[in-house]
Amino acid sequence: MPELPEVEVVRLFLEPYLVGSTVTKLEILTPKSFAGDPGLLIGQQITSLSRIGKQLSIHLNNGYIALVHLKMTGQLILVPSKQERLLMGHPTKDMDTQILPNKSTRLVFSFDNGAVLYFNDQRKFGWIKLMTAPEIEASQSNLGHDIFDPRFTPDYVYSQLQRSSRPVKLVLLDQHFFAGVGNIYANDALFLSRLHPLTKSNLVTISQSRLIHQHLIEIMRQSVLVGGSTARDNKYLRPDGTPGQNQFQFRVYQREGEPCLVCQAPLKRLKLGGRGTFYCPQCQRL
DNA sequence: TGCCCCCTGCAG
DNA sequence: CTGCAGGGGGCA
Repeated sequence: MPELPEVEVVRLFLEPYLVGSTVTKLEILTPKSFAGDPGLLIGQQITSLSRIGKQLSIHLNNGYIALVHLKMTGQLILVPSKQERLLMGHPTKDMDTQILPNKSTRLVFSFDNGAVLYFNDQRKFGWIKLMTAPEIEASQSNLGHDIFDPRFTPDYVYSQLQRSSRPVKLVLLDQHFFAGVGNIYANDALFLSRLHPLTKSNLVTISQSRLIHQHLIEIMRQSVLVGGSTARDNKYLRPDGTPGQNQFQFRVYQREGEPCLVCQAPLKRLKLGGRGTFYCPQCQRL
């Protein structure tokens, strides 16, 4: 999925529905999608939702936290009670056409307010793990700063990029350096910063670091505003089952052969770290 | 620092 | 049929 903006959209959407409600039931349809003792979940009230990078934390009253990682194809779809839908102005017509659970449904959470939360994941890479706060802290201690974290500054970008001589795109994607950047936003941020994806990370200058910083924040903020990116396969959906709208803003991602928005040159694609990498051969030079 | 793997399904 | 997919952990 889901990169930082998509997970943030999910968090913002779920927050008002889930905070204050109590988990009454958990159905585990695919065991590998869930880790921990479900007994620690049942009867617990949700106190808050937080996010670091692409990981969503659902905090429970008893101190435990359900840590969610959607990986490539994970979805959290919420079907609120009818009453709640009216209250929140939820688009009921879209919801009624959803057939849930479906083939990809791995976990089903029920709540005392009548809401049902579906964890769908076609490829079974994603998971939800029940953990304690110290366990989460330990597991997230090696993450870089989140792009929306105030500590994510131009200086931080520069100092992190200095630490590696690998291609800058690989470093942007490495969660140990920056938390939340995935393939879509790495490609587009490099394009906007006019940096070739293969540029050695430690050769990126201070002023180029500032551009990367600015553009990452900007395109991610903009994406959140329009509900995130639902690319070709429609694997990412908002929790109400509707697609996001950011895919119409892609600058280079998945646009191989199409004209550069700046210079009209046909965009190119190469493979880096096994991932598709899109760039303008004119605007982004080595 | 690369490569393989975890899975499923779709486009070419 | 092969290749590809928004992620990332483990291994040499």
